[in-house]
Amino acid sequence: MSTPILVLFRRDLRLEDNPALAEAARQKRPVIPLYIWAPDEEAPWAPGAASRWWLHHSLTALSESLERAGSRLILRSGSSEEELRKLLKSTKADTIYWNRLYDPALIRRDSRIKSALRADGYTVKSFNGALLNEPWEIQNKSGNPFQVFTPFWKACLAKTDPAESLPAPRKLGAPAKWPASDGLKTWKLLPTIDWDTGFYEAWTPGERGGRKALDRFTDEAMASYHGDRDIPGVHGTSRLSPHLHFGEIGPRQVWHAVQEATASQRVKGMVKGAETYLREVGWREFAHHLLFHFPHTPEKPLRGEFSDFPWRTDTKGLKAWQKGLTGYPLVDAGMRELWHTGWMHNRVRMVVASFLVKDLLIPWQEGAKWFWDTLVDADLANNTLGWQWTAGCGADAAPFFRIFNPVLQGEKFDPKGDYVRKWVPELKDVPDKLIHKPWASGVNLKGRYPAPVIDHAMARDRALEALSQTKKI
DNA sequence: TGAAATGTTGGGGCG
DNA sequence: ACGCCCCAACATTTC
Repeated sequence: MSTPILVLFRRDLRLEDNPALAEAARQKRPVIPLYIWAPDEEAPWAPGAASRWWLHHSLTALSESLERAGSRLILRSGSSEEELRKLLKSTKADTIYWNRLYDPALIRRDSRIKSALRADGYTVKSFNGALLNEPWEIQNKSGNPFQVFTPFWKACLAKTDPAESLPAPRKLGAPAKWPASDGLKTWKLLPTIDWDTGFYEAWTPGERGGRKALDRFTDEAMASYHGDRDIPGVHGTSRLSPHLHFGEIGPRQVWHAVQEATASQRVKGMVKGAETYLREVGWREFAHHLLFHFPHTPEKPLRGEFSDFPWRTDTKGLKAWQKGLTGYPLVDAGMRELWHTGWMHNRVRMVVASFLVKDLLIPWQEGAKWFWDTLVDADLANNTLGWQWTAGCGADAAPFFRIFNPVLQGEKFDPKGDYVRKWVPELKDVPDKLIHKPWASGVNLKGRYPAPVIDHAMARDRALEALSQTKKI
């Protein structure tokens, strides 16, 4: 009997369009699907609490799909290299496949393992399962990475369309004897106190859940995506981000599903919606490429002049922001949606981020850390790009002087207060017209909802003053 | 993928 | 009828 192939799953928790798995299946050799829990190797960006919740359920789903294909998912924890070596030995495997990751610490780890095992005579091959284009494949005319989104995306679109999705292997060869596996529960990925009830209502982790979300989006939301995506009270976005982060669905599958929907559903708005949505997938690509080329950006601003920006230390302000008790309804609604569901609407992410960075003058890294722990879609590339974009210190970033007014943003994108009332029920008696400035409504909220922690007009002037000082230095 | 300040225009009230 | 002022509506500039 031929020797088995180890297929190492990481953030590619799917059977369909999984290049590493497809290549293993093609060879008609026994396949040993494997997941190694090694959070220390991702430090300081090991999965946060919300991500661990998702991972637990996604691994459960993956294990079940593998069983339907006559296989299993072997779970191990500890050092990746040690566990791989143990398994190579005990299973007599000589080959390992995986799909590439792009976080700086993981690139270092994976290259080290790859060269060490190859030096010992093993076959180690990695594949692209996570991106439409590899970061080194897209560059500007002078051979450098793009730092502005629009030309980056144009260069991507000029390339040939992404390859067709690979079908899920229907049957996987099993080894004569399965190696030992950890019990998933022993990893204690789920919270011990039950703050996660809202998560179960909001999400179905796993490949099937991802496919369902994609189908719902192309069939029900894409035609009106261009306008609806900015309205947090409407289910107008795809909500695919956690599925994409864990690789329960890949960008090639999304690309083709969007193209097929556009071709088959001749509805008004479909083409515009498709174009706008794929642009967002493009931002995800852009974020990954930037992280690859500028690996210091999770910690440090891309633009050096921001390294001495006069940030404040404001423990009380940070706490109020985290708890959704700033007194600005849209900000608080967003932060509570995040806490209850592990997700926040993108329009609101921009508003809460602007509030933390510009109104409170708290370093964007503090916001990035909180999002990292609380988001089910926490992704180092996207999180880094998003926060540096808001702070104005990143690639193609919003200028620092572009300061969101939380009241105006609310009036513009949540005019009736549907979203705010859902997450801030204390405000139910405030009339629509004043829902975003309840302090002016005359409704007595004493002891129920806080007054604004800071006056926005004053905060805006202060932020602009801080910026002018930075420029002088 | 802003907001506020400042500038311009034009309609209408009114002496 | 005419000039003047007010101010909304819109455009441009600035942060």
